[in-house]
Amino acid sequence: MLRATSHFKEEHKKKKSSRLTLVVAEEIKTYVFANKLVPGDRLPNENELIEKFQMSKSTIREATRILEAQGLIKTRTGPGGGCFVHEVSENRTIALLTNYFYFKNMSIREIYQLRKVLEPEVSSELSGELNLKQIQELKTILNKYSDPPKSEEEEKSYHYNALQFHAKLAEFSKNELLKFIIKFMAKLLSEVTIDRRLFEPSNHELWQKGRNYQIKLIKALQKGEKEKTYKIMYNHMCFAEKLMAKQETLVGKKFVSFE
Amino acid sequence: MLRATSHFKEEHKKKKSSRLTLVVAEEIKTYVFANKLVPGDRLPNENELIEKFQMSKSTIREATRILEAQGLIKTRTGPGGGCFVHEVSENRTIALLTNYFYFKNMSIREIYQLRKVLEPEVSSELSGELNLKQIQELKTILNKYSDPPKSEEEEKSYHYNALQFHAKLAEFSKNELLKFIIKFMAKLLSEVTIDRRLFEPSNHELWQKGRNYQIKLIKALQKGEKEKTYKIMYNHMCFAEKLMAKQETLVGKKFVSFE
DNA sequence: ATCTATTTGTACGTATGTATT
DNA sequence: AAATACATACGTACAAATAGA
Repeated sequence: MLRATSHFKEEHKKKKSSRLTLVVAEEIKTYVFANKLVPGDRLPNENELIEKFQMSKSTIREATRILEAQGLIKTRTGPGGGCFVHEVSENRTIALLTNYFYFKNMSIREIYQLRKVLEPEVSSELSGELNLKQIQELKTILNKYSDPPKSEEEEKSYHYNALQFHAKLAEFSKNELLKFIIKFMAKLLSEVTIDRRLFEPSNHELWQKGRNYQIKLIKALQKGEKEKTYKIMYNHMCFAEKLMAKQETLVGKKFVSFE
Repeated sequence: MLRATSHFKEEHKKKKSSRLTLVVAEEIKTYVFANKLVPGDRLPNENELIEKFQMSKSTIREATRILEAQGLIKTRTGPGGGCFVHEVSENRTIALLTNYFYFKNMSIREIYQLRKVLEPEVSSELSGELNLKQIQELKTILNKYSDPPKSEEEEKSYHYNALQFHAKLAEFSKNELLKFIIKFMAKLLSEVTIDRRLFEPSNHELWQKGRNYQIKLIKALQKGEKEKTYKIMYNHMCFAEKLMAKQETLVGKKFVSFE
Protein backbone atom coordinates (compact mmCIF):
# COMPACT_ATOMS: atom_id res chain seq x y z
CA MET A 1 0.00 0.00 0.00
CA LEU A 2 2.80 2.34 0.77
CA ARG A 3 4.31 1.18 -2.50
CA ALA A 4 1.14 2.38 -4.15
CA THR A 5 1.58 5.76 -2.56
CA SER A 6 5.13 6.30 -3.66
CA HIS A 7 4.34 4.91 -7.08
CA PHE A 8 1.62 7.42 -7.77
CA LYS A 9 3.31 10.36 -6.17
CA GLU A 10 6.31 9.69 -8.39
CA GLU A 11 4.12 9.43 -11.47
CA HIS A 12 2.69 12.72 -10.38
CA LYS A 13 6.08 14.37 -10.27
CA LYS A 14 6.94 13.17 -13.77
CA LYS A 15 3.91 14.51 -15.61
CA LYS A 16 3.82 17.36 -13.20
CA SER A 17 0.90 19.28 -14.64
CA SER A 18 -1.64 16.52 -14.21
CA ARG A 19 -3.47 16.47 -10.95
CA LEU A 20 -3.69 13.51 -8.65
CA THR A 21 -7.40 13.28 -9.33
CA LEU A 22 -6.74 12.71 -13.02
CA VAL A 23 -3.95 10.26 -12.33
CA VAL A 24 -6.25 8.23 -10.11
CA ALA A 25 -9.03 8.31 -12.71
CA GLU A 26 -6.62 6.95 -15.31
CA GLU A 27 -5.34 4.31 -12.92
CA ILE A 28 -8.85 3.10 -12.25
CA LYS A 29 -9.42 2.78 -15.99
CA THR A 30 -6.20 0.82 -16.23
CA TYR A 31 -7.36 -1.35 -13.36
CA VAL A 32 -10.62 -2.12 -15.17
CA PHE A 33 -8.75 -2.98 -18.35
CA ALA A 34 -6.05 -5.03 -16.62
CA ASN A 35 -8.59 -7.08 -14.68
CA LYS A 36 -10.77 -7.44 -17.76
CA LEU A 37 -13.77 -6.18 -15.85
CA VAL A 38 -17.02 -6.03 -17.78
CA PRO A 39 -20.18 -3.99 -17.22
CA GLY A 40 -21.77 -4.97 -13.94
CA ASP A 41 -18.49 -5.92 -12.28
CA ARG A 42 -17.75 -4.20 -9.05
CA LEU A 43 -14.78 -1.98 -8.35
CA PRO A 44 -13.27 -1.66 -4.88
CA ASN A 45 -15.43 0.61 -2.75
CA GLU A 46 -14.42 4.08 -1.65
CA ASN A 47 -12.55 3.01 1.44
CA GLU A 48 -10.73 0.28 -0.45
CA LEU A 49 -9.77 2.74 -3.17
CA ILE A 50 -8.52 5.12 -0.51
CA GLU A 51 -6.42 2.27 0.88
CA LYS A 52 -5.30 1.05 -2.53
CA PHE A 53 -4.16 4.40 -3.88
CA GLN A 54 -3.37 6.00 -0.50
CA MET A 55 -5.31 9.07 -1.52
CA SER A 56 -7.77 11.11 0.42
CA LYS A 57 -11.47 10.56 0.19
CA SER A 58 -12.00 13.73 -1.82
CA THR A 59 -9.40 12.82 -4.42
CA ILE A 60 -10.90 9.38 -4.88
CA ARG A 61 -14.38 10.79 -5.11
CA GLU A 62 -13.42 13.40 -7.70
CA ALA A 63 -11.79 10.65 -9.73
CA THR A 64 -14.90 8.50 -9.66
CA ARG A 65 -17.06 11.49 -10.60
CA ILE A 66 -14.89 11.93 -13.70
CA LEU A 67 -15.33 8.30 -14.74
CA GLU A 68 -19.01 8.51 -14.03
CA ALA A 69 -19.36 11.63 -16.17
CA GLN A 70 -17.78 9.68 -19.01
CA GLY A 71 -20.31 6.95 -18.45
CA LEU A 72 -17.74 4.29 -17.61
CA ILE A 73 -18.91 3.60 -14.07
CA LYS A 74 -22.00 3.96 -11.95
CA THR A 75 -22.21 4.19 -8.18
CA ARG A 76 -24.85 2.84 -5.85
CA THR A 77 -25.35 3.53 -2.17
CA GLY A 78 -26.30 1.04 0.48
CA PRO A 79 -25.02 -2.43 1.37
CA GLY A 80 -23.67 -4.21 -1.68
CA GLY A 81 -23.31 -0.78 -3.26
CA GLY A 82 -20.16 0.84 -4.56
CA CYS A 83 -18.67 1.55 -7.96
CA PHE A 84 -19.62 -0.67 -10.89
CA VAL A 85 -18.27 -0.84 -14.39
CA HIS A 86 -20.96 0.39 -16.73
CA GLU A 87 -21.45 0.07 -20.44
CA VAL A 88 -21.31 3.56 -21.86
CA SER A 89 -24.87 4.32 -22.87
CA GLU A 90 -25.93 5.51 -26.27
CA ASN A 91 -27.83 8.46 -24.84
CA ARG A 92 -24.93 9.68 -22.80
CA THR A 93 -22.58 9.39 -25.77
CA ILE A 94 -24.99 11.29 -27.96
CA ALA A 95 -25.15 13.98 -25.27
CA LEU A 96 -21.37 14.27 -25.12
CA LEU A 97 -21.20 14.47 -28.89
CA THR A 98 -23.88 17.14 -28.94
CA ASN A 99 -21.75 19.23 -26.60
CA TYR A 100 -18.93 19.07 -29.12
CA PHE A 101 -21.14 20.25 -31.95
CA TYR A 102 -22.64 22.97 -29.75
CA PHE A 103 -19.75 25.19 -30.76
CA LYS A 104 -19.69 24.14 -34.39
CA ASN A 105 -22.78 25.87 -35.75
CA MET A 106 -24.03 22.93 -37.74
CA SER A 107 -26.38 23.73 -40.57
CA ILE A 108 -29.30 21.74 -41.91
CA ARG A 109 -27.48 21.45 -45.20
CA GLU A 110 -24.47 19.75 -43.61
CA ILE A 111 -26.59 17.21 -41.81
CA TYR A 112 -28.43 16.40 -45.01
CA GLN A 113 -25.22 15.94 -46.93
CA LEU A 114 -24.73 12.93 -44.66
CA ARG A 115 -28.33 11.84 -44.41
CA LYS A 116 -28.55 11.62 -48.19
CA VAL A 117 -25.85 8.97 -48.28
CA LEU A 118 -26.36 7.20 -44.94
CA GLU A 119 -30.12 6.80 -44.76
CA PRO A 120 -30.31 5.10 -48.18
CA GLU A 121 -27.33 2.98 -47.19
CA VAL A 122 -28.98 1.65 -44.06
CA SER A 123 -32.36 1.09 -45.66
CA SER A 124 -31.01 -0.88 -48.60
CA GLU A 125 -28.91 -2.89 -46.15
CA LEU A 126 -32.08 -3.80 -44.27
CA SER A 127 -34.25 -4.35 -47.31
CA GLY A 128 -35.67 -7.86 -47.13
CA GLU A 129 -34.04 -8.46 -43.76
CA LEU A 130 -36.77 -7.20 -41.45
CA ASN A 131 -39.22 -9.51 -39.73
CA LEU A 132 -42.91 -8.80 -39.28
CA LYS A 133 -42.51 -7.46 -35.77
CA GLN A 134 -39.96 -4.93 -36.93
CA ILE A 135 -42.12 -3.81 -39.85
CA GLN A 136 -44.98 -3.46 -37.41
CA GLU A 137 -42.91 -1.23 -35.14
CA LEU A 138 -42.23 1.08 -38.06
CA LYS A 139 -45.89 1.20 -38.97
CA THR A 140 -46.81 2.03 -35.39
CA ILE A 141 -44.60 5.11 -35.52
CA LEU A 142 -46.05 6.03 -38.90
CA ASN A 143 -49.54 5.96 -37.42
CA LYS A 144 -48.60 8.61 -34.90
CA TYR A 145 -48.73 11.21 -37.64
CA SER A 146 -51.28 9.97 -40.11
CA ASP A 147 -53.50 13.06 -40.05
CA PRO A 148 -52.36 16.64 -40.56
CA PRO A 149 -51.40 18.26 -37.23
CA LYS A 150 -53.96 20.53 -35.62
CA SER A 151 -51.98 22.37 -32.96
CA GLU A 152 -48.48 23.66 -32.42
CA GLU A 153 -48.03 20.98 -29.81
CA GLU A 154 -48.98 18.33 -32.34
CA GLU A 155 -46.62 19.83 -34.88
CA LYS A 156 -43.71 19.30 -32.58
CA SER A 157 -44.75 15.79 -31.73
CA TYR A 158 -45.10 14.98 -35.46
CA HIS A 159 -41.73 16.42 -36.25
CA TYR A 160 -40.21 14.32 -33.47
CA ASN A 161 -41.98 11.10 -34.50
CA ALA A 162 -41.13 11.47 -38.17
CA LEU A 163 -37.49 11.48 -37.09
CA GLN A 164 -38.09 8.59 -34.73
CA PHE A 165 -39.09 6.56 -37.75
CA HIS A 166 -35.54 6.87 -39.04
CA ALA A 167 -34.00 6.24 -35.64
CA LYS A 168 -36.06 3.06 -35.32
CA LEU A 169 -35.04 1.86 -38.76
CA ALA A 170 -31.38 2.47 -37.92
CA GLU A 171 -31.92 0.56 -34.69
CA PHE A 172 -32.32 -2.58 -36.78
CA SER A 173 -28.98 -2.19 -38.50
CA LYS A 174 -26.19 -4.49 -37.45
CA ASN A 175 -23.65 -1.76 -38.06
CA GLU A 176 -23.24 -0.03 -34.72
CA LEU A 177 -21.43 2.96 -36.16
CA LEU A 178 -24.01 3.58 -38.87
CA LYS A 179 -26.77 3.09 -36.32
CA PHE A 180 -25.22 5.56 -33.93
CA ILE A 181 -24.62 8.29 -36.49
CA ILE A 182 -28.14 8.14 -37.88
CA LYS A 183 -29.65 8.31 -34.41
CA PHE A 184 -27.39 11.22 -33.58
CA MET A 185 -28.52 13.13 -36.65
CA ALA A 186 -32.15 12.41 -35.80
CA LYS A 187 -31.47 13.82 -32.34
CA LEU A 188 -29.87 16.96 -33.76
CA LEU A 189 -32.72 17.54 -36.16
CA SER A 190 -35.37 16.92 -33.55
CA GLU A 191 -33.94 19.84 -31.62
CA VAL A 192 -34.30 22.25 -34.48
CA THR A 193 -36.59 24.92 -33.26
CA ILE A 194 -39.59 25.15 -35.51
CA ASP A 195 -39.65 28.83 -36.37
CA ARG A 196 -41.37 28.77 -39.66
CA ARG A 197 -44.55 26.78 -39.74
CA LEU A 198 -43.49 23.55 -41.33
CA PHE A 199 -47.01 22.32 -41.17
CA GLU A 200 -48.97 25.41 -41.99
CA PRO A 201 -52.02 24.81 -44.24
CA SER A 202 -50.19 25.52 -47.49
CA ASN A 203 -47.67 22.86 -46.55
CA HIS A 204 -50.10 20.09 -45.79
CA GLU A 205 -49.67 18.46 -49.16
CA LEU A 206 -45.90 18.57 -48.79
CA TRP A 207 -46.25 17.05 -45.37
CA GLN A 208 -48.44 14.28 -46.74
CA LYS A 209 -45.95 13.68 -49.53
CA GLY A 210 -43.15 13.18 -46.99
CA ARG A 211 -45.15 10.56 -45.19
CA ASN A 212 -45.95 8.81 -48.45
CA TYR A 213 -42.26 8.24 -49.01
CA GLN A 214 -42.11 6.35 -45.76
CA ILE A 215 -45.12 4.24 -46.69
CA LYS A 216 -43.57 3.34 -50.02
CA LEU A 217 -40.32 2.65 -48.20
CA ILE A 218 -41.89 0.10 -45.91
CA LYS A 219 -43.36 -1.75 -48.89
CA ALA A 220 -40.02 -1.87 -50.65
CA LEU A 221 -38.33 -2.96 -47.41
CA GLN A 222 -40.75 -5.86 -47.09
CA LYS A 223 -40.34 -6.97 -50.67
CA GLY A 224 -36.57 -6.83 -50.32
CA GLU A 225 -36.14 -4.61 -53.37
CA LYS A 226 -32.80 -3.19 -52.33
CA GLU A 227 -32.30 -0.85 -55.28
CA LYS A 228 -35.79 0.52 -55.04
CA THR A 229 -35.52 0.94 -51.27
CA TYR A 230 -32.34 2.90 -51.76
CA LYS A 231 -33.90 5.25 -54.29
CA ILE A 232 -37.06 5.87 -52.29
CA MET A 233 -35.03 6.82 -49.24
CA TYR A 234 -32.72 9.01 -51.28
CA ASN A 235 -35.63 10.89 -52.80
CA HIS A 236 -37.22 11.15 -49.39
CA MET A 237 -34.08 12.77 -48.04
CA CYS A 238 -33.81 15.24 -50.91
CA PHE A 239 -37.41 16.18 -50.33
CA ALA A 240 -36.96 16.51 -46.58
CA GLU A 241 -33.91 18.67 -47.07
CA LYS A 242 -35.86 21.15 -49.17
CA LEU A 243 -38.57 21.25 -46.52
CA MET A 244 -36.14 21.67 -43.65
CA ALA A 245 -33.94 24.15 -45.44
CA LYS A 246 -36.62 26.74 -44.82
CA GLN A 247 -35.62 26.55 -41.20
CA GLU A 248 -32.82 29.00 -40.83
CA THR A 249 -32.27 28.13 -37.22
CA LEU A 250 -29.04 26.32 -36.65
CA VAL A 251 -29.12 23.13 -34.71
CA GLY A 252 -27.78 22.00 -31.41
CA LYS A 253 -27.87 25.37 -29.71
CA LYS A 254 -27.75 24.13 -26.17
CA PHE A 255 -25.72 21.94 -23.91
CA VAL A 256 -27.48 18.71 -23.20
CA SER A 257 -27.60 16.58 -20.13
CA PHE A 258 -27.22 12.88 -19.91
CA GLU A 259 -29.65 10.00 -19.70
CA MET B 1 -28.24 33.21 -1.52
CA LEU B 2 -30.42 31.48 0.96
CA ARG B 3 -33.02 31.47 -1.76
CA ALA B 4 -30.55 29.55 -3.82
CA THR B 5 -30.22 27.02 -1.05
CA SER B 6 -33.88 26.33 -0.63
CA HIS B 7 -34.35 26.31 -4.40
CA PHE B 8 -31.82 23.57 -4.97
CA LYS B 9 -32.66 21.55 -1.92
CA GLU B 10 -36.26 21.50 -3.07
CA GLU B 11 -35.27 20.49 -6.57
CA HIS B 12 -33.28 17.79 -4.91
CA LYS B 13 -36.27 16.49 -3.02
CA LYS B 14 -38.41 16.32 -6.15
CA LYS B 15 -36.12 14.27 -8.33
CA LYS B 16 -34.83 12.59 -5.24
CA SER B 17 -32.60 10.07 -6.92
CA SER B 18 -30.26 12.65 -8.44
CA ARG B 19 -27.44 13.77 -6.24
CA LEU B 20 -26.70 17.36 -5.39
CA THR B 21 -23.43 17.09 -7.27
CA LEU B 22 -25.29 16.34 -10.49
CA VAL B 23 -27.86 19.03 -9.85
CA VAL B 24 -25.10 21.58 -9.37
CA ALA B 25 -23.32 20.41 -12.54
CA GLU B 26 -26.53 20.90 -14.50
CA GLU B 27 -27.12 24.29 -12.94
CA ILE B 28 -23.67 25.45 -13.93
CA LYS B 29 -24.36 24.37 -17.51
CA THR B 30 -27.60 26.30 -17.37
CA TYR B 31 -25.70 29.29 -16.00
CA VAL B 32 -23.28 29.16 -18.94
CA PHE B 33 -26.14 28.94 -21.40
CA ALA B 34 -28.24 31.64 -19.73
CA ASN B 35 -25.33 34.07 -19.60
CA LYS B 36 -24.31 33.20 -23.15
CA LEU B 37 -20.77 32.49 -22.01
CA VAL B 38 -18.35 31.46 -24.71
CA PRO B 39 -15.05 29.57 -24.56
CA GLY B 40 -12.54 31.57 -22.54
CA ASP B 41 -15.16 33.24 -20.35
CA ARG B 42 -14.69 32.83 -16.66
CA LEU B 43 -17.11 31.19 -14.28
CA PRO B 44 -17.43 32.24 -10.65
CA ASN B 45 -14.57 30.81 -8.61
CA GLU B 46 -14.96 28.04 -6.08
CA ASN B 47 -15.84 30.27 -3.16
CA GLU B 48 -18.34 32.22 -5.22
CA LEU B 49 -19.94 28.99 -6.40
CA ILE B 50 -20.10 27.80 -2.80
CA GLU B 51 -21.84 31.06 -1.91
CA LYS B 52 -24.08 31.02 -4.98
CA PHE B 53 -25.31 27.47 -4.59
CA GLN B 54 -24.84 27.23 -0.81
CA MET B 55 -23.08 23.92 -1.24
CA SER B 56 -19.99 22.56 0.37
CA LYS B 57 -16.63 22.83 -1.27
CA SER B 58 -16.50 19.13 -2.13
CA THR B 59 -19.90 19.16 -3.78
CA ILE B 60 -18.94 22.10 -5.92
CA ARG B 61 -15.63 20.53 -6.81
CA GLU B 62 -17.21 17.22 -7.79
CA ALA B 63 -19.60 19.15 -10.02
CA THR B 64 -16.78 20.99 -11.75
CA ARG B 65 -14.86 17.72 -12.22
CA ILE B 66 -17.89 16.35 -14.05
CA LEU B 67 -18.04 19.32 -16.39
CA GLU B 68 -14.31 19.15 -16.89
CA ALA B 69 -14.50 15.45 -17.76
CA GLN B 70 -17.03 16.36 -20.41
CA GLY B 71 -14.61 18.93 -21.74
CA LEU B 72 -16.93 21.86 -21.12
CA ILE B 73 -14.71 23.71 -18.67
CA LYS B 74 -11.06 23.95 -17.72
CA THR B 75 -9.61 25.07 -14.42
CA ARG B 76 -6.42 26.98 -13.72
CA THR B 77 -4.75 27.64 -10.38
CA GLY B 78 -3.21 30.86 -9.22
CA PRO B 79 -4.23 34.52 -9.44
CA GLY B 80 -6.57 35.10 -12.36
CA GLY B 81 -7.25 31.37 -12.31
CA GLY B 82 -10.54 29.66 -11.85
CA CYS B 83 -13.04 27.82 -14.03
CA PHE B 84 -13.26 28.76 -17.68
CA VAL B 85 -15.71 27.75 -20.33
CA HIS B 86 -13.86 25.61 -22.84
CA GLU B 87 -14.66 24.54 -26.37
CA VAL B 88 -15.01 20.77 -26.29
CA SER B 89 -11.98 19.48 -28.13
CA GLU B 90 -12.09 17.09 -31.03
CA ASN B 91 -9.61 14.73 -29.42
CA ARG B 92 -11.54 14.49 -26.20
CA THR B 93 -14.78 13.87 -28.06
CA ILE B 94 -13.17 11.16 -30.15
CA ALA B 95 -11.89 9.59 -26.93
CA LEU B 96 -15.34 9.63 -25.36
CA LEU B 97 -16.83 8.13 -28.49
CA THR B 98 -14.17 5.43 -28.54
CA ASN B 99 -15.19 4.44 -25.03
CA TYR B 100 -18.73 3.91 -26.29
CA PHE B 101 -17.60 1.67 -29.12
CA TYR B 102 -15.25 -0.19 -26.78
CA PHE B 103 -18.18 -2.42 -25.86
CA LYS B 104 -19.55 -2.70 -29.38
CA ASN B 105 -17.05 -5.02 -31.05
CA MET B 106 -16.80 -3.05 -34.25
CA SER B 107 -15.58 -4.96 -37.27
CA ILE B 108 -13.46 -3.77 -40.16
CA ARG B 109 -16.35 -4.51 -42.47
CA GLU B 110 -18.71 -2.19 -40.61
CA ILE B 111 -16.26 0.67 -40.69
CA TYR B 112 -15.73 0.20 -44.41
CA GLN B 113 -19.44 0.17 -45.08
CA LEU B 114 -19.29 3.81 -43.99
CA ARG B 115 -15.92 4.67 -45.44
CA LYS B 116 -17.08 3.56 -48.88
CA VAL B 117 -19.80 6.18 -48.90
CA LEU B 118 -18.26 8.96 -46.82
CA GLU B 119 -14.71 9.15 -48.14
CA PRO B 120 -15.87 9.52 -51.77
CA GLU B 121 -18.43 12.06 -50.59
CA VAL B 122 -15.85 14.29 -48.92
CA SER B 123 -13.31 14.02 -51.73
CA SER B 124 -15.75 14.92 -54.47
CA GLU B 125 -16.96 17.81 -52.31
CA LEU B 126 -13.40 19.10 -52.12
CA SER B 127 -12.50 18.41 -55.72
CA GLY B 128 -11.34 21.65 -57.29
CA GLU B 129 -11.69 23.48 -53.98
CA LEU B 130 -8.24 22.93 -52.51
CA ASN B 131 -5.49 25.51 -52.71
CA LEU B 132 -1.86 24.76 -53.41
CA LYS B 133 -0.87 24.76 -49.76
CA GLN B 134 -3.50 22.17 -48.97
CA ILE B 135 -2.46 19.96 -51.87
CA GLN B 136 1.10 20.28 -50.67
CA GLU B 137 0.12 19.14 -47.17
CA LEU B 138 -1.42 16.01 -48.64
CA LYS B 139 1.68 15.32 -50.70
CA THR B 140 3.87 15.72 -47.64
CA ILE B 141 1.97 12.95 -45.88
CA LEU B 142 2.16 10.81 -49.00
CA ASN B 143 5.93 11.15 -49.00
CA LYS B 144 6.14 9.62 -45.55
CA TYR B 145 5.45 6.21 -47.06
CA SER B 146 6.87 6.33 -50.54
CA ASP B 147 9.13 3.29 -50.20
CA PRO B 148 8.11 -0.14 -48.97
CA PRO B 149 8.53 -0.43 -45.20
CA LYS B 150 11.62 -2.19 -43.92
CA SER B 151 10.85 -2.83 -40.26
CA GLU B 152 7.90 -3.62 -38.12
CA GLU B 153 8.23 -0.17 -36.63
CA GLU B 154 8.04 1.37 -40.08
CA GLU B 155 5.04 -0.75 -40.93
CA LYS B 156 3.10 0.75 -38.07
CA SER B 157 4.16 4.26 -38.94
CA TYR B 158 3.11 3.71 -42.58
CA HIS B 159 -0.24 2.32 -41.55
CA TYR B 160 -0.79 5.35 -39.35
CA ASN B 161 0.28 7.87 -41.98
CA ALA B 162 -1.80 6.31 -44.73
CA LEU B 163 -4.79 6.94 -42.50
CA GLN B 164 -3.58 10.42 -41.67
CA PHE B 165 -3.86 11.21 -45.36
CA HIS B 166 -7.61 10.70 -45.09
CA ALA B 167 -7.88 12.59 -41.82
CA LYS B 168 -6.05 15.52 -43.40
CA LEU B 169 -8.31 15.52 -46.44
CA ALA B 170 -11.37 15.50 -44.17
CA GLU B 171 -9.84 18.38 -42.24
CA PHE B 172 -10.41 20.55 -45.30
CA SER B 173 -14.12 19.80 -45.44
CA LYS B 174 -16.50 22.52 -44.34
CA ASN B 175 -18.92 19.93 -43.03
CA GLU B 176 -18.00 19.52 -39.38
CA LEU B 177 -20.00 16.34 -38.95
CA LEU B 178 -18.52 14.65 -42.00
CA LYS B 179 -15.05 15.80 -40.92
CA PHE B 180 -15.48 14.42 -37.44
CA ILE B 181 -16.78 11.02 -38.50
CA ILE B 182 -14.01 10.44 -41.00
CA LYS B 183 -11.36 11.39 -38.48
CA PHE B 184 -12.98 9.12 -35.93
CA MET B 185 -12.89 6.19 -38.33
CA ALA B 186 -9.27 6.89 -39.14
CA LYS B 187 -8.56 6.83 -35.41
CA LEU B 188 -10.35 3.51 -34.96
CA LEU B 189 -8.52 1.92 -37.86
CA SER B 190 -5.16 3.24 -36.76
CA GLU B 191 -5.61 1.30 -33.55
CA VAL B 192 -6.13 -2.00 -35.31
CA THR B 193 -3.38 -4.23 -34.14
CA ILE B 194 -1.37 -5.45 -37.06
CA ASP B 195 -1.35 -9.18 -36.53
CA ARG B 196 -0.93 -10.41 -40.03
CA ARG B 197 1.86 -8.80 -41.95
CA LEU B 198 0.05 -6.24 -44.06
CA PHE B 199 3.30 -5.27 -45.64
CA GLU B 200 5.03 -8.57 -45.97
CA PRO B 201 7.02 -9.00 -49.23
CA SER B 202 4.19 -10.68 -51.12
CA ASN B 203 2.01 -7.69 -50.34
CA HIS B 204 4.38 -5.03 -51.53
CA GLU B 205 2.66 -4.62 -54.85
CA LEU B 206 -0.70 -4.34 -53.16
CA TRP B 207 0.74 -1.75 -50.85
CA GLN B 208 2.12 0.21 -53.76
CA LYS B 209 -1.24 -0.03 -55.50
CA GLY B 210 -2.97 1.53 -52.49
CA ARG B 211 -0.62 4.46 -52.57
CA ASN B 212 -1.17 4.89 -56.30
CA TYR B 213 -4.84 5.48 -55.66
CA GLN B 214 -3.93 8.40 -53.44
CA ILE B 215 -1.59 9.84 -56.07
CA LYS B 216 -4.29 9.64 -58.72
CA LEU B 217 -6.72 11.12 -56.22
CA ILE B 218 -4.60 14.21 -55.69
CA LYS B 219 -4.42 14.80 -59.43
CA ALA B 220 -8.17 14.52 -59.80
CA LEU B 221 -8.65 16.78 -56.78
CA GLN B 222 -6.47 19.44 -58.37
CA LYS B 223 -8.21 19.26 -61.72
CA GLY B 224 -11.58 19.52 -60.03
CA GLU B 225 -12.92 16.40 -61.74
CA LYS B 226 -15.57 15.66 -59.14
CA GLU B 227 -16.94 12.49 -60.72
CA LYS B 228 -13.50 11.05 -61.27
CA THR B 229 -12.38 11.99 -57.77
CA TYR B 230 -15.40 10.21 -56.37
CA LYS B 231 -14.69 7.03 -58.30
CA ILE B 232 -11.01 6.91 -57.47
CA MET B 233 -11.74 7.23 -53.79
CA TYR B 234 -14.48 4.64 -53.95
CA ASN B 235 -12.19 2.14 -55.66
CA HIS B 236 -9.47 2.98 -53.17
CA MET B 237 -11.81 2.15 -50.32
CA CYS B 238 -12.92 -1.15 -51.84
CA PHE B 239 -9.31 -2.07 -52.30
CA ALA B 240 -8.33 -1.04 -48.77
CA GLU B 241 -11.21 -3.02 -47.35
CA LYS B 242 -9.97 -6.20 -48.99
CA LEU B 243 -6.51 -5.56 -47.63
CA MET B 244 -7.71 -4.77 -44.14
CA ALA B 245 -10.23 -7.57 -44.01
CA LYS B 246 -7.34 -9.96 -43.53
CA GLN B 247 -6.98 -8.43 -40.11
CA GLU B 248 -9.30 -10.38 -37.92
CA THR B 249 -8.56 -8.28 -34.90
CA LEU B 250 -11.44 -6.17 -33.84
CA VAL B 251 -10.90 -2.51 -33.32
CA GLY B 252 -11.03 -0.20 -30.39
CA LYS B 253 -10.23 -2.74 -27.73
CA LYS B 254 -9.20 -0.36 -25.01
CA PHE B 255 -10.43 2.61 -23.05
CA VAL B 256 -8.75 5.75 -24.16
CA SER B 257 -7.71 8.83 -22.30
CA PHE B 258 -8.16 12.36 -23.45
CA GLU B 259 -5.94 14.97 -25.03
C1' DA C 1 14.89 36.21 -8.32
C1' DT C 2 11.98 36.58 -4.41
C1' DC C 3 8.04 37.57 -2.16
C1' DT C 4 3.06 38.01 -1.94
C1' DA C 5 -1.62 37.46 -3.06
C1' DT C 6 -5.01 34.63 -5.26
C1' DT C 7 -7.02 30.61 -6.60
C1' DT C 8 -7.27 25.69 -7.22
C1' DG C 9 -5.81 21.06 -5.36
C1' DT C 10 -5.38 17.62 -1.56
C1' DA C 11 -6.25 15.74 3.04
C1' DC C 12 -9.09 14.36 6.79
C1' DG C 13 -12.85 13.88 10.02
C1' DT C 14 -17.68 13.82 10.94
C1' DA C 15 -22.41 13.56 10.03
C1' DT C 16 -26.23 12.26 7.10
C1' DG C 17 -28.72 9.66 3.52
C1' DT C 18 -29.89 5.26 1.43
C1' DA C 19 -30.61 0.57 0.33
C1' DT C 20 -30.09 -4.36 1.74
C1' DT C 21 -30.75 -8.03 4.90
C1' DA D 1 -38.00 -2.65 12.55
C1' DA D 2 -33.19 -2.49 13.28
C1' DA D 3 -28.64 -3.15 12.12
C1' DT D 4 -25.31 -2.88 8.51
C1' DA D 5 -22.58 -1.26 4.67
C1' DC D 6 -22.15 1.68 1.62
C1' DA D 7 -22.21 6.50 -0.79
C1' DT D 8 -23.10 11.45 -0.19
C1' DA D 9 -22.51 15.91 1.93
C1' DC D 10 -20.13 19.34 4.86
C1' DG D 11 -16.25 22.14 6.71
C1' DT D 12 -11.76 23.12 7.92
C1' DA D 13 -6.79 23.14 7.29
C1' DC D 14 -3.03 23.17 4.56
C1' DA D 15 -0.30 22.37 0.00
C1' DA D 16 0.74 23.65 -4.67
C1' DA D 17 0.64 26.55 -8.58
C1' DT D 18 0.85 30.92 -10.86
C1' DA D 19 0.69 35.88 -11.87
C1' DG D 20 2.32 40.29 -10.65
C1' DA D 21 4.97 43.53 -7.82
